[in-house]
Amino acid sequence: MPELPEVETSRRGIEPYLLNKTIKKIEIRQHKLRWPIPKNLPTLAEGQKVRGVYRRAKYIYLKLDSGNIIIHLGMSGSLRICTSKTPIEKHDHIDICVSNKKILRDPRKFGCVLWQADDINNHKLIKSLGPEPLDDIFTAEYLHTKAHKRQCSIKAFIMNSHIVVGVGNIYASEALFRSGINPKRKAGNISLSRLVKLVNAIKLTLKLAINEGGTTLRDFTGISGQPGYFAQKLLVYGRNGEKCTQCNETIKQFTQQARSTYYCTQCQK
DNA sequence: ACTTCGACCTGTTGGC
DNA sequence: TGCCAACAGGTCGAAG
Repeated sequence: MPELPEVETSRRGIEPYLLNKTIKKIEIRQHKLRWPIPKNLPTLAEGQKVRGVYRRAKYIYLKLDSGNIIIHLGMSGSLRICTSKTPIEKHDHIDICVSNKKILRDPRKFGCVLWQADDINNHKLIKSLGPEPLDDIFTAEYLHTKAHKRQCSIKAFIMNSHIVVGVGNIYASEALFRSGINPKRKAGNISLSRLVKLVNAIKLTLKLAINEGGTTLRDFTGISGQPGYFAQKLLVYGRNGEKCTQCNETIKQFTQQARSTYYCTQCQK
């Protein structure tokens, strides 16, 4: 489900409820997510103050004095703020309780909740990640160097978290459309000037989506259950058979790396 | 070193 | 209306 804008929307949503608050209790109903939630997480975290609510790639982490709680929402996860009266539903796997409760809900269990005792960047899942797309170090020159002689498609390339993080299936199609690049084109076969357009398109698309509270296709919601409004502004994703907003050509869909890609054959070369 | 692909799990959708 | 296959926002890790 969530790509970077949806994760950032979730982070911004929970931050005011958790920052500088003491974790009173952690209640785990379902340990079996993508990786098991550590059995001793309550012992490690209860009684500590939340010093920061951060995001790295699609991971949210809560910085405590003795370590970090790392949360990934997987494909279908969401976080919400609840009170003690909020009914617990089927896929509400873990509560992190301060004065209110924060609940991780994750129907498909592709997400995870983990503990990292020291610097978050030492964590196995995080240390090999590429740069943040909205960071200044993510440039066309960087992409150009990384793409040298790469045979994979440009879409697979920008979705590879070792190259750049946070670009998922929706925003990959959107950014490639905005930069006029055919998703099938080989990554190593794109000029620097076109990569300049691509990098700008990735940054712009993600920023616009964050401003809209993310994209709700079927079930993404912010912490209060509200949808994101960027779905209304998608230019190609999910629009196969419809007209291109720029040239009136019909938007096409095809499968790439077992994921749906949407593009305009006229605008993207 | 790079690329592809299966696996994880549940809910929803669309075609017959 | 009902059933069942196909598909869904992620990404690791094995295999080629």
